[in-house]
Amino acid sequence: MAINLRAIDLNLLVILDALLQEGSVSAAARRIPLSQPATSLALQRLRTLLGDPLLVRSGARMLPTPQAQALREPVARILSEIADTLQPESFAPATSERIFRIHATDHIELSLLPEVLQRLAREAPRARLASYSMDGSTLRSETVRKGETDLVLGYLRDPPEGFHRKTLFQERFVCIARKRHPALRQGLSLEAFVSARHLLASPQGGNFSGPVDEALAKLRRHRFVVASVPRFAVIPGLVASSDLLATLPAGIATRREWRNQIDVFELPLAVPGFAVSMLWHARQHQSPAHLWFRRLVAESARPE
DNA sequence: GCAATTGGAGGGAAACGCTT
DNA sequence: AAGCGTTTCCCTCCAATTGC
Repeated sequence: MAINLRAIDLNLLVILDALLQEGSVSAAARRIPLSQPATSLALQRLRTLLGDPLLVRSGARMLPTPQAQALREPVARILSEIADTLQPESFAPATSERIFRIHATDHIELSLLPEVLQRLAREAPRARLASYSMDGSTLRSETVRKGETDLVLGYLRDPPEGFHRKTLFQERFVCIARKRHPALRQGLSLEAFVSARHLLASPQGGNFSGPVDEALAKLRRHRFVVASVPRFAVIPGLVASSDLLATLPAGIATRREWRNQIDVFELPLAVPGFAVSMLWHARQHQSPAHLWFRRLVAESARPE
């Protein structure tokens, strides 16, 4: 049975939020501010409304029920979204508790998130980031289509109707191999490349063919892809402990933490790079919080 | 010390009745 | 049936009190 929204007023939600955050009727009352009895009464109304005691007495303390714990995050989120919606002309990063939601490939997470998180900590220390995985079905997912996701980040060929896109940076491919790879003493020739066994990253999963194979086909050559994994991040480790080669975005391949375990080679054939871009729902286009976040992500993509 | 309950006050919304 | 003023009712509040 659907809950009757007419029975809820926003004040009740504000009190619910305070109760869930504080875990105490008196503390919640001080926070709102409201008298303690009024807060207690509101708690009673919430209890009948939600059919759950929410906070139960345990000696001197009040303990949250599982449902209360489950409600804490979403209620806080809804209220901050309402505040953002009703006060569209203002976004105060310094105090905002907004949660920014993104979908990103792990390639993007590795190359962009460190900088994004640093800037977030500096400019909006109370704001938070939720990163969700990204695959072939992400753009069709309900949260993205409704504009509940803030940004989709990755290699995005054709933005759907009703979305905006901005290119963040260009990425190119390089080849990686373990240190002192026996077949690569003379460097990486095309012959060495096609006779090696390869690993391939395919965010959709299950693909054994990618841009490298298309480029090879034009030269009437072919390589053997022995394994396909959905995440870029695991590839350097797999390559470091085998004779496999892998072709990766340079942003991942040249990361410092792999420098001692893998060598990076320019590809012995021309493989077109790709543009990493961000995508957002038209509904978010003018939102101050969203504008602010887009600027932060864009600046993170090309740090000065 | 803190939560819950009680009783009374104030304010706002809904309902009512009158007029046009 | 629309507009307006009045009345009624209900909700929420607080202070005081009780209960754990």
